[in-house]
Amino acid sequence: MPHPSVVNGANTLQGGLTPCLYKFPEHTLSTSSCALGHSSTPLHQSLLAEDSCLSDFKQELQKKSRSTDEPVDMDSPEIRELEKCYTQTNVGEALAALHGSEFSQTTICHFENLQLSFKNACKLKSILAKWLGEAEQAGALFNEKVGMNEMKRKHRTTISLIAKDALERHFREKSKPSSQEIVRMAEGLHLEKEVVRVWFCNHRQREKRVKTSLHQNTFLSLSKDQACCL
Amino acid sequence: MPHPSVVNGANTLQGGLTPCLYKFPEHTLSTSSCALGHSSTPLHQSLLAEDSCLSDFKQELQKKSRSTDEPVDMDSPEIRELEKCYTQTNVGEALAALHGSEFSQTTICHFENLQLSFKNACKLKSILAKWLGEAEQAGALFNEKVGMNEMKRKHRTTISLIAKDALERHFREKSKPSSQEIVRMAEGLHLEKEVVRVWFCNHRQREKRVKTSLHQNTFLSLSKDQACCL
DNA sequence: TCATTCATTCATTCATTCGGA
DNA sequence: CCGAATGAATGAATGAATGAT
Repeated sequence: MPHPSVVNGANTLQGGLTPCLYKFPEHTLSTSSCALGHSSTPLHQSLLAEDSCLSDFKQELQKKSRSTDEPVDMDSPEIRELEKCYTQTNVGEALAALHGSEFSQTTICHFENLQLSFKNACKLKSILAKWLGEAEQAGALFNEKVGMNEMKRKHRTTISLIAKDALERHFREKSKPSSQEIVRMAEGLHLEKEVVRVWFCNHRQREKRVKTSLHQNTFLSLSKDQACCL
Repeated sequence: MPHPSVVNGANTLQGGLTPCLYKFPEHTLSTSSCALGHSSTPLHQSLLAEDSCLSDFKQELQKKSRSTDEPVDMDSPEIRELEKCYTQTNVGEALAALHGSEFSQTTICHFENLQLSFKNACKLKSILAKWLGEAEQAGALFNEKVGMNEMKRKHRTTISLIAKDALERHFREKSKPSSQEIVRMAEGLHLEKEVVRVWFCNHRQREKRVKTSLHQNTFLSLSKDQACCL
C-alpha cells in the first residue's frame, strides 16, 4: 500500500492536501501516554483545545479521503491512484502496515465523526498521525488478512421501531436496569434477554459519548442556517 | 462559502442574466425552513407544506432543465448558452462551483422525480435552492472533471427478467433473507451471492422510498414538526 | 438527455471480546 | 455483570453503467 509520504513529497504546492495533520500541537499527539495509559490519564477537563484539533484532523482526513473533486494541479497518475485509496476502509487497513493492528471502516468512520470516547479518539489520532507522518517503510504492503474461520455470529436482530421506542422510554427512566427488569422487558417486547441487555449497554455507551461529546461545539455552529435539513 | 444574502447584493445581473427560471416563487425557496411550513402558499389541503414545496421546486427545476421550448424573453446569446447547460448532469456539476460537493446526474434525476428519502431530499433542496438563488457564477466555470482512473469496479451484472421475477417473489415473502437463504437463491438463479445480497439491499431501499414516498400527496402522515428536524 | 438498475462508500445499529472487581 | 474498544451487518447516500427515448 502506498504510503502518504509519497504524496507528501510530490505535493509541495498543495497546501490543501498536505495535511496540517502533521503539525498538530504536540500535546494533542501526546501519544502513547494517551493510548496505552490505563495509567492515570490526564484530566479531560479542558477539552476545547483538543476538540478543535480533532475537528481539524477529521476534516483533513476527509479531504484526503475524497479527493476527486479537488481541482488538483498535480497530475501524476500515481498520486491519483494513491488518493483513491483513502477510503475509510483502506485507511483502516493501511494502519496495519506500520502499526500492528488494523481497524475497521466502522472505527475510522466513528473517528471522523468524533464518535469515540475522548481517550479512544486520542489513541487513534496518535496512530493516524503517525501513519500520515511517517515516511519510510515498504510498509507499503498490506499484510494479508488471515481468513478467520468464522465462528457463526448470532444473527443480527432487527429491533422494531416500536420496540425501540419502548426501550428508549425505559431507558430514560432507568438506564441501568437489573437482570430481572431486563428479562421482563424482553418478554414484553418479544426479544431475547441478551438482545435487550446489549441494547442497554450500547445505549449507555452512546449516551456517554453524546454527553461528553467532542461535537459539542460543532453543534452550535450548526444551528443557524439549515439546522433543519440535515 | 459565500452566503446567499451576500450574493444577493451582488446580483446586478438580475434583470439581464437571470432567466425567469431563477425567480420562482419565494416560498419555494423558503429553504432552510424545512420544518417551518410557513407558506403564503395556498395550502394544498391536508398536504404537508413541505411536500408541495418540494413538488413546486421540482417543477421549477425541470423547467430549468429543459429550457429549449420555453418562450424566453431574453435573447442574450450568453443566456442561451447558459441554458444549454442546465441538464441534470450539468446542474449536478455546477453545484460544485459554489457548494463544495457536486452530484451525479443520477442524483439530480432522483431528486427531480422525488425518489429520495425525505431527509435526503430536504438536504438537496436546500443546496439547490442556494445555488439557484445565486445568480452569478452559475453559468460560469464548470470545473473540469479529471478523468478518473477508476479502481476497477465490478462488472455490472445484468439480472435476467426471470431471475428478477423470482427475486421479487422472494422479496415479497421475506424482505430480509439470511445469509444462507441468499446463498441458496443465488445458486438457484446462477448469480453471485453478492449480487443477490445487494439486490435485496437496493430493493429494501426502494420499498422504503415508495412507502414514505414524497409522491403520495394523498397521505403524508408525517407530522410536519417532527418530520424534518432531528 | 432522462430514467433505472446494479454497485460502492459512508453512517448507524446490534454484537463480541476482554479486563476488572 | 459492566464498561470500553472494536467490528460485522445493515441502512442511507450517492454514483457508474446501462436502458429507453
